Amino acid sequence: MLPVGEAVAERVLRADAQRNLEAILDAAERAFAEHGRDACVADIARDAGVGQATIFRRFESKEDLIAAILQRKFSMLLEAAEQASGRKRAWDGLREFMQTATQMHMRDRGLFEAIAERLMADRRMVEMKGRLLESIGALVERAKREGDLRKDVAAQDVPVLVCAAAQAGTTAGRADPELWRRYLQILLDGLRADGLRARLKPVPPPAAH
Amino acid sequence: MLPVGEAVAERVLRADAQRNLEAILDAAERAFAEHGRDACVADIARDAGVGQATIFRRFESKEDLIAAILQRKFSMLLEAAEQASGRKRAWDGLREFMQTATQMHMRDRGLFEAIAERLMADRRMVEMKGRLLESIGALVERAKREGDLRKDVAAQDVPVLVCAAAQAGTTAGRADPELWRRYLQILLDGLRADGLRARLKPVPPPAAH
Amino acid sequence: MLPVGEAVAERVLRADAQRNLEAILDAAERAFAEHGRDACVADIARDAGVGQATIFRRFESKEDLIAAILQRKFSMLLEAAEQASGRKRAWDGLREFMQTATQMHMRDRGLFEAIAERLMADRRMVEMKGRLLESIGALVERAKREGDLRKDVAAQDVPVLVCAAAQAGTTAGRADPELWRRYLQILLDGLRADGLRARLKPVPPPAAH
Amino acid sequence: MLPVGEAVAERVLRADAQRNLEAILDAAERAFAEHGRDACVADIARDAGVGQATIFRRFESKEDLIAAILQRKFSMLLEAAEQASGRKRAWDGLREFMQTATQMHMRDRGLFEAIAERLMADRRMVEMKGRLLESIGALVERAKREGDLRKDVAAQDVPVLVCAAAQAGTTAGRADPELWRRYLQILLDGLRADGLRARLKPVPPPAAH
DNA sequence: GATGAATGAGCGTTCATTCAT
DNA sequence: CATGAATGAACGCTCATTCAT
Repeated sequence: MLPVGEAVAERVLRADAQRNLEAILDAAERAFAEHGRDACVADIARDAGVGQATIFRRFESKEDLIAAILQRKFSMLLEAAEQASGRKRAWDGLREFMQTATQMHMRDRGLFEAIAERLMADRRMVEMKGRLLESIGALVERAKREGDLRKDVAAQDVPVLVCAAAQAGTTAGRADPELWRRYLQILLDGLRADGLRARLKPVPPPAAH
Repeated sequence: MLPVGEAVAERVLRADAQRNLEAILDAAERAFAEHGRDACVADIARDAGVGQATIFRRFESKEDLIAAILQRKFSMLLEAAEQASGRKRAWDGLREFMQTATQMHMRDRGLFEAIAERLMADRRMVEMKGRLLESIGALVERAKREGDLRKDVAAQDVPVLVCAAAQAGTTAGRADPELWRRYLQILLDGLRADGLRARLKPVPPPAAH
Repeated sequence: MLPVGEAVAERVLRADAQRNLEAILDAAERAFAEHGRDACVADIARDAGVGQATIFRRFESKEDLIAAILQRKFSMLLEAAEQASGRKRAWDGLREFMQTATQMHMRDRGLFEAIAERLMADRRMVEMKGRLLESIGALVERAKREGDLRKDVAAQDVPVLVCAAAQAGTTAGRADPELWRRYLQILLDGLRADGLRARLKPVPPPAAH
Repeated sequence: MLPVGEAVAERVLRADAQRNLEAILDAAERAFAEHGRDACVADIARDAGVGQATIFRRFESKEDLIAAILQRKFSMLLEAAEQASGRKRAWDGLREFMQTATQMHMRDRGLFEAIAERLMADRRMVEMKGRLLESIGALVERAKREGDLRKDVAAQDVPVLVCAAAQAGTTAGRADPELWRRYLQILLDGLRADGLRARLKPVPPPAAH
């Protein structure tokens, strides 16, 4: 009867809802980044400016909310990987990607931490991971062909090493928030085909650890 | 140290209590390793076969219990470091220590994770950390002199890198619980003075990630 | 004060909540009156017919709940004082106020008892106390001018004496719940400017104590 | 067989036990005076230098311990009353007794507070109370005969008024720990047969209350 | 007889989730 | 559709009392 009007009304409502949803995701991201999975829903709701129930209308459970955020993160990783693929020298792209990913990882420590494992079963996640590994895989193979990357490394190693670097960065981060660069460098040095390695000088070792 | 009679009397009295205390520590270690600091005291008590109150008789708070366990872990690390110092070639000792430490770290993931930071303020802990770093420091310096370790690495880097390797091992651990060796190897390769590096072959890359 | 529409909407929404809140306050008043600050929140919740968590939604802590109730009491005291100020003869007003206050005090024995001291630091409380003392002060001064009250008494003495009378009433209350009148009379007799005093007859001394 | 030896042994043991018992009572008195009935048994045991179980060997329950202490207090009251009876002028004795009793009461506030009522059923207590009232009664009658005390006052009023004065002293005690004298004076003024009254001057009214 | 050890029952408080409006 | 209100289940912790030595 009133398809247009209804459609419009729906769109209007959805515009609101969409804004709420994004506010929720943003607030949740901040909260989880800061407090890990212990962040409480009430705080997120308050920060997002919505009622608690609104969150549970969009996400069946807190766990679902976490999953949604991880998805967002993952898609950013994908973007980063694809952008890095454009680099002339694959090694540079790889390094660039690992740097970006490590930083992201560190910022959202609490999220990635103990959570990843539980959510690796999620379908969409698995698919995105597939695409990410493909993208990285291409980069890795090219870097090997170009003689920069040692031959016994595989695409799947890359995310793992990123996690490692982020962990190192977090562990040492008290002393200097940029120390992750130091440890990522060591990792990269361990990955080079030749013995060439960057000087670690620019960043001093942690004072007190 | 103590007069025998007294010691005996004390031991006799404590026979039960000591057993309980150890049961508590063991249970707590398991619980924290699995669930991190979110492990709940009631579960620990049940697992240890004692009442909750018994735990709070020995430890003023949950935090204190965590501290006690961390101390145990730390003292094991210290032992490992001192034993590693005995190796003829310092590099071998360093590798050995990092292997042992990484394994320990992985086993007690939940514990070390978000906890360490808060307890670095504990006096005893700080002192033990000092001794650990001393021990590692000697090893590091010797390894540099012997030409195996790159010069721009410091003792404080070692624990950080152990955390990184443990993280990598955990992240990849689903596929193969021994994968930490692969990532620690990459790190060690990044630390060698020369370009020499071990083959990563022996452990295959993670299948699914 | 508020726009009607808003006020109505607010009231409608709060209809249930407001009823609960009042049930909580009433139950809490009863509980604290009977058991002092040791009254337990679970009992209050049960008596009010709500869940424990509902109480903590309205009051940040048990202490806050106590404070809220004390405030209610205090505002009733203020009212009593202001009403008493209207009496033609100040001495009559003073006696009237002390009677009312003593009765209130006795009814909520547990509350006022060990609690008052801790909450005298509360801002609102301090302010209300100020207003109360002002009100009493005027009455006191007038009673002195009118020649009924001895000159060496001050406004601050009044609440103290009320507490004393309430204590006496409670101590002797077993025998006869109206005995507080007897002891308040003795106090008032001690306060009169002249030697005139009421007969204590009407209320017999406690039988067994 | 060995009556003497046994007796001796028993006496020896009892000497120890007696010392413990007194230590317990002393510690308990301190604890209850400070924290009221919420004082915890563990603290008392520690303060007394005995194990918790020792307390429960002597007293069936915490309540029993409280009863025992109240008895001690009561017997001190009795002494005070008897000593006061020796005064030439009964009124002076009465005032003296009420002063002493008020001070005692205030010192052990927490004890007397909500407890007295529950223990008035205790046989020994009842009997002691009887003797106390007898002693006071004699004093009261004599004071009436000597023309100092108003006629419509009875022995049973005295303990009640002492409680009142102690309450007043406690309520006002923040400002000045000696204020109880002020309020007891008002009470005594209310009790005098004639209109004669002391000046309240010596102790100023509470500043802030 | 005395003790340190143990505990069940209870406390105040929090939070993911559901319900009524 | 959105929300404030409500709550059950759980948590860390305490304490009077009992038990084993």
